[in-house]
Amino acid sequence: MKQETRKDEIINTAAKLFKEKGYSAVTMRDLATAMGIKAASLYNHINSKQDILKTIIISIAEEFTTGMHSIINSEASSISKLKRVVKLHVNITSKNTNGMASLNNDWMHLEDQLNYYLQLRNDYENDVLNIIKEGVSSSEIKNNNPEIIMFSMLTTLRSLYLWIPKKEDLNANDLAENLSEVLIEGINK
Amino acid sequence: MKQETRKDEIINTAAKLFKEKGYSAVTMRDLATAMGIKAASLYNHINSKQDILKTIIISIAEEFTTGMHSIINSEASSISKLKRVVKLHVNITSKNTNGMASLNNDWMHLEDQLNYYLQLRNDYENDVLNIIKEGVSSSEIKNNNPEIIMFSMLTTLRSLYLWIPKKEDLNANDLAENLSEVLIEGINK
DNA sequence: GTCTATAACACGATAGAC
DNA sequence: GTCTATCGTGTTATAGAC
Repeated sequence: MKQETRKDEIINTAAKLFKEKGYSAVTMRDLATAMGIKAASLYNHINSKQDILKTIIISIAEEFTTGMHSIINSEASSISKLKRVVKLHVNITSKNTNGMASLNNDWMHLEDQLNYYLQLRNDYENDVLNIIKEGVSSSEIKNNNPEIIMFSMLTTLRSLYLWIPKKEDLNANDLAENLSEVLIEGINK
Repeated sequence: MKQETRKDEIINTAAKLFKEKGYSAVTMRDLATAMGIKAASLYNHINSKQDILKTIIISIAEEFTTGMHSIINSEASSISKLKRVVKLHVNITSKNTNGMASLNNDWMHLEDQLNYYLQLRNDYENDVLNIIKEGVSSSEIKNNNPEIIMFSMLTTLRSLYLWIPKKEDLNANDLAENLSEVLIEGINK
C-alpha cells in the first residue's frame, strides 16, 4: 500500500467536496479550509483546480476501460459478461465513491481532456451494447430494445456512488449478486 | 394552452443551460446572451438566479408528489402501481427534460426550499419502497432486497432526462411499456 | 423592456517572506 | 510547506436613463 501524499490528500478531499456541491460550486478556499490550510498553500502541491478534476476523473475512466477490455476478451456467455460488468462497477465505486460522483456529474467541466473522456465513455457504452446484442443473437437475452436494456443497466450502475455509502452493512459481493439478480432476472415472481 | 411569458422563456432557457453545465457554472451573463439581451435586463422579469432554480425544481417535485398520491390511493396491484410509476416518470420527463436535469443535479443549491425539497423526495422514495414491500408480502414480487429494487428502478427513471431527447423516435407510451418490461420482467430469457 | 454604468464582493492564482 | 498580501478578473444584483 502506497503512502498517501499531501497531494493525494488534497485530491481526496476535493473529490468529497465535489460530490457534495459539484466542481463549480467548490472554491479553492473551501478546499483549503477543509484541509486546514490557506488557499495559497494548495498550490505547492497541485497546479490548478482543473488539474484536480482531471486527476480524479481520468484515472477512474481508465480503470473502467481496462476492466471492460478484460471482460470483452473473455470467453464467458453474454449474461456472465454482464454480471462481470456489474461487479466492475460495484468494485470501482466501493473503492472511490467520491470520485465516481465527479466522473458522473462534473465531466463536462474537463478542459483539455474532455474529448478523451467522451471517447472512453462512448467506447464503454458501445461495448456494453454489443454484449447485449450478442446475447440477443444467441437467445440468451430477451429481444427487448437493446439500447433500453443498456440504458437501464448503466444508469443504475452509474448511480451506485449515491447508494453504496448508505449501505455499508452490505458487502461488495452480496451487493453485486443482488443487483445482478434484479437487473437480469427482473422482479416479477 | 397558456401563452408563454417572457419570464417562462427565461426559466426554460435557464433550465436548458443548467442541464448543460449545472446551476453554479451558468452565469446570468450566459443566460442573458442566450436570450439575446443584457444581464441587467433579466431582473425586470425574475428576482434572482436562485429564484429561477427554485421555480424549476419545486414545480416538478410537486408534480411527482401529486402523481404518486394518485397511484398509492388507487386499488391496483403492486406491479400495476409500479408500471404507473414508470409512466409518471416518462410523462413528466418527456414534458420537461431540461427541468429534470436541474431536479436531479442541482437540488443541493436550493436555499430556502432545500428542506422542503428533501422532504418531498424522501416521501416519494418511501412510497415506492412501500409499494415494493406490499408486492413482496402479497407474493407478486420476488423476495429480493426491496431497497435494491427501489434504488435500481428510481435511478433508471431519474436518468430518463438524459435519454429521452436522444430517442425522439420512441413515443412516450412505447418507452414506458419497454422500460416496464425490462425493469419488471428482467432481461434473461 | 432594455440599456449603460457600477457597486460590492468572490474567484483562481501568484509573489515573496518565513 | 504554509503564510500574508494582492493582482486581475468574473460574479450577482442595483440605479437610473431612454
